[in-house]
Amino acid sequence: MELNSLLILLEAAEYLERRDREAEHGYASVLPFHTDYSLKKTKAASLSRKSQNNRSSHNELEKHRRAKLRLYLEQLKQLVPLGPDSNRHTTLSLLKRAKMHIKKLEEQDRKALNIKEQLQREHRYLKCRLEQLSVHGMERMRTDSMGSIMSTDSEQVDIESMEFTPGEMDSIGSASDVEDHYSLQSGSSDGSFTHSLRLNSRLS
DNA sequence: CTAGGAAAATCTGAAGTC
DNA sequence: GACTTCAGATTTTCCTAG
Repeated sequence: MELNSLLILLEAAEYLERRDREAEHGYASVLPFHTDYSLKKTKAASLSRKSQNNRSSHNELEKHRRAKLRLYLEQLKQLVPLGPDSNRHTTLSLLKRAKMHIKKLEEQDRKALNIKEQLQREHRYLKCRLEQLSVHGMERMRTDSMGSIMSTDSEQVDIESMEFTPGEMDSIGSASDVEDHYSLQSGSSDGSFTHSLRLNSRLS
């Protein structure tokens, strides 16, 4: 940049600064330049004013951006458990805690999904077992001595109080439930078990 | 009370995006 | 070219040890 235009810019900047200062104190604005100054100087002053405007509007936008960031951080603060001393946190510590919290939630989600799948398998198995027991009961009714009167109540199966032995377990289950069957058995170390017991132990 | 450090806020130019 | 985002430098604010 030419030395001359540099000086002009400098003078223009000084003028703007002086004007701002005077405006602050309520003074009337003074003329910036001597009247015999060329048009070049006026142009430089307006250019400088323009860049000053650009800069201050840019500053304002930046302030707005930072305010938005602060707002988001506040919203994040509401979502992340910060403990009793929630006021004594820095931006960095808040972000670190948020990261930890997300990991914890992901882990919880994964565990819940595992339990859900296990329960679905168990549900399929028990449903199948119920069907087989019903069929078995019907066959017994047919082969039983003629003339004996069967009450309709005898066909109802009390699943809640029922206990299954490994022998029984082996003899049941459709092909598609073989895997389920083994996964259910694997939870038991003694000879028999009840499904409610297994449920309790899983949830504890 | 104050020096000093940490964190936040601000300013600014550069670079990226549309 | 206008607008946005980023990052470095500087300033302000707040806290604490001495």
